[in-house]
Amino acid sequence: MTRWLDEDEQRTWRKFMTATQLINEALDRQLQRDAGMPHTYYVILVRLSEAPGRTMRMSELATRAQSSQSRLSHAVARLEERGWVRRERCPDDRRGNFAVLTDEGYAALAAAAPGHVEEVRRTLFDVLEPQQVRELDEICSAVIHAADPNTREGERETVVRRP
Amino acid sequence: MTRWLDEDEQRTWRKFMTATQLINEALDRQLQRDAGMPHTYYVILVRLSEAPGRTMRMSELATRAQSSQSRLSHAVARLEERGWVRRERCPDDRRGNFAVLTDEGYAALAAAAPGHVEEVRRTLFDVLEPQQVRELDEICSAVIHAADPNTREGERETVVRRP
DNA sequence: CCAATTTAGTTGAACTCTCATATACTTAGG
DNA sequence: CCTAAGTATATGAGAGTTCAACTAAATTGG
Repeated sequence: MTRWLDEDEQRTWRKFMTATQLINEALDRQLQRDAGMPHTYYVILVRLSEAPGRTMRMSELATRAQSSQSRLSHAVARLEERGWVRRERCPDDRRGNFAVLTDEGYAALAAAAPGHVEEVRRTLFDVLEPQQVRELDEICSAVIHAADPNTREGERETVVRRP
Repeated sequence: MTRWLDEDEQRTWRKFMTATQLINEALDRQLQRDAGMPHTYYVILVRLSEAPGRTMRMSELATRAQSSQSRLSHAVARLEERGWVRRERCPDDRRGNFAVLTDEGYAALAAAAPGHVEEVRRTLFDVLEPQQVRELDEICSAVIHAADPNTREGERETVVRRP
């Protein structure tokens, strides 16, 4: 038997989809307009910038940037064309590749970050009470844990960070 | 001065992105696998199914399905190819078009709905306490209101409904 | 009543994402 | 060892999205 949503759940669900979509679209528009990249690329650059030597294995970068390996591979190809990332062959495991954030890539990230953080604040944190932010945190933890119980907290995350 | 995120905000933000992305990916995978359509198409069909005569102006459908006009136009073109939607010229306003949900489209929606609702429950409602669902509702209201203060509640919403 | 503007909708190109497949290397088993 | 299975990544095709035109019709303001 299908467990249909009741009226209240229905409303909440629709609002949830609306709200998350509004935020995502705002982020993508802002980054595309001001930094010429989609949000997914921004996340890749952030993750790389946090890695020791600004270098990471493709597969680990995919995990950390919440990307499929295929998506990451295509994305890195584009980022390479712009000179923001470079691939390096991995000596230990000759199947492997490192992605390396170039200085230009770092500069692009540094230039993009303030506008992006501002958008994150405008769309989310500025509109919530501190208590609501804590509640949202809990809610997201529950969702993540249910969807992917094996993932350690902090491993699958998306990012804004001061470069 | 950039208002950077502090540690806690950072963590919450990353979790939020992770959680919403996990849900969206789960929904898209489920619908693609079991019903051969992306979630955006599902939403279009739901909105149409709720309209009087299963008919709506393209621009209103775009608003209600949270779609750009261009995206909707492309999507309806695809849905037409499958015979799920049909366009009708609008007599009052000869610029306008109606989108009409066909019986086949309705059947496809009815077939897809149970699996979709189940996925919505699995990924969201089943993992939250009733209190958290209420909190989430409030949070989403705040986000929507801030992003788009002109929109009446209930107008920009996304959907699961018993067909 | 007509020119200027706005509104409704479509279209094509460029881009990203997904999915399936291919390639090359590594590890395990016998 | 040597083959079978598994891992790391790349690639190409197909599909959806965005953005910037573009068409056509309606509205507005002299």
